[in-house]
Amino acid sequence: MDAAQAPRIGRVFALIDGNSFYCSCERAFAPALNGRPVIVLSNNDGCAVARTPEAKALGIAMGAPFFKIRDLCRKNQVAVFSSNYTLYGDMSSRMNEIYHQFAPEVEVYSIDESFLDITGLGGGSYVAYGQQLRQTVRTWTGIPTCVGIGPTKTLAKLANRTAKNHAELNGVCDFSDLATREKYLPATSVGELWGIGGASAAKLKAIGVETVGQLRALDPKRGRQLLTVVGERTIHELNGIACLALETLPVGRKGIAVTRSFGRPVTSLVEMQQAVAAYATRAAEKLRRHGLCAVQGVVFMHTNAFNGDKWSHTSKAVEFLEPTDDTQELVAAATRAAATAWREGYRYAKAGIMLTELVPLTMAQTSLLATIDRAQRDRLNQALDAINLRFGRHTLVPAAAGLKQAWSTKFERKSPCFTTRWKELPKVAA
DNA sequence: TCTGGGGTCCTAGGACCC
DNA sequence: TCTGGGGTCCTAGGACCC
Repeated sequence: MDAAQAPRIGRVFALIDGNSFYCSCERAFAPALNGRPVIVLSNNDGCAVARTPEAKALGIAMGAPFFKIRDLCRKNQVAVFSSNYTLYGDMSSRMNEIYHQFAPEVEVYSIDESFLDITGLGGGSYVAYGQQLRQTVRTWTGIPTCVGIGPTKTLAKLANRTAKNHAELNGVCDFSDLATREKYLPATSVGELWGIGGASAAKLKAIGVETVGQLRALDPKRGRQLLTVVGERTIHELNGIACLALETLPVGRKGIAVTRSFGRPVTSLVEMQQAVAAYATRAAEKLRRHGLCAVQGVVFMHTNAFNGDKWSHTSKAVEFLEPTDDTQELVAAATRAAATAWREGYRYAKAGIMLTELVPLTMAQTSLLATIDRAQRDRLNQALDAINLRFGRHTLVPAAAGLKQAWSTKFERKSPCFTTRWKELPKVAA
C-alpha cells in the first residue's frame, strides 16, 4: 500500500446515506406521498430498485419484476415511478455540498452515500453532530437520511445499517462509542456487513461463523484463506484497525459501458444499428466528460434470457488505430461491429457497448497512419457537447442513431426534472 | 537421458457493491 | 407481453520470457 493511501490512525468516519433514496427524491416534490408506499423502477420499468418502508411492508422485494407486482401495487395504491437519474443526481450533489460544510474531507461513495471524516468535530458528541447533519439535509433538500459513525469505514457502514434497523436510535448510530458498539454489533448477522455477500456468508456459516461478533474473533489469516484479502481486511476493520482510507480524489476510470434493454424486441439490423449508434454516442460523451480516450471495446447484443425466446448472445470487438473520444468514429465502429455480431431471426432484448481499455486524453498516442483531422473533430465534438448541455441531451444526435427510436428503453412513469429543467420547475400555489 | 526457477502479463470468472 | 445498469477488486491459470 502506498504511504499516500495508507489510512491515518485515530480517525472517526461518518457514513451518511439517503433513506430509500430514489423514493425520497420523488417524495420531496410530491409531499402527498409521505406515508404512502412508493417504489422506483429500474431502466425499462423492469424491476423495483427502491422501496419505502411502506412498500417493503407489502412484501415488495428488491429487484422484484414490475409485471409480477403490478396488481399488488394497484390494489395498495403504491406510487410507482420510472427512474429519473437526472433528478437523483442533482439531489445528490446538493446533499454533498452540505456535507462539505460539516466535514473537511468527503468521499462520495455512491449516488446516495458519502463518507465524512469527522474526527474531533461535534464538540464531544458525535451523535449530536450526526443529528445536526441530518436535520440540515432534511431541511435544505427534503431528503431523510441515516448516519453511521465509527473508527473504520466498515464500522461506520455497519453503524449506518444499525441506525436504519433500530428506530430507537433515531437515525444516528455511533460505533466509536464502545457501549453502543457492544450493544448492537455482536449479534448482527455477517450478511449485513459491507463486502460479505451471499457466497461469503455461506462459506462463513460452514465453519460456524454467523454473527459479526464471531467473525470479529476469527484469526485474520483464516479470514484470508476463506475470503481472500477482503475477508482479512474486514476482520481488522471490525476490530478498529483501519485498512481503508477515505478516497477523496476521483479515481481513473477503468471502463465505460452503455448498455440498455429495449422497450420492445428488436428484429431488424437497421434498428439494432440505430440503438448501438445511440449508445456509442452516449459513450463518447462520457469519455469526453472524463477526459479519456478509448483504445478498444466490445459491442454485444443478446435475446431475452427469461422468456424462452431462442437464445443468442454475440459480440464483436472494436479497436481504434489511435485512442479516440470522437463521436463519429465511435458510432462508425459500433455500427460496423453490430453488423458483424448480428444474427438474423432472433428477437433481441438488449445491446450495449463496453469500452474496456481507456487512456487519459493527455497521454493519447497518435498514429502515423491516422487519416482523421483531430483538431477539426475536437471542435465539432465541443460544439456538440455545448449545444446538448444548453438545450438538453438529445438536441443534436448523429443521424445514424435514428429519429424515431421505436426500440428505446421504457420510462412510462417518469417524474419531471424538477431541479434541472426550466420547463419542468415545480409550481407552487399560494 | 537428465529437463529449473522466477518473474511478468493477460484473461476469465467469481464476488461484491449500489 | 413485461425480469436494470454500471462499476470494482481479487484470484487462478496459462503464455511467455530469460
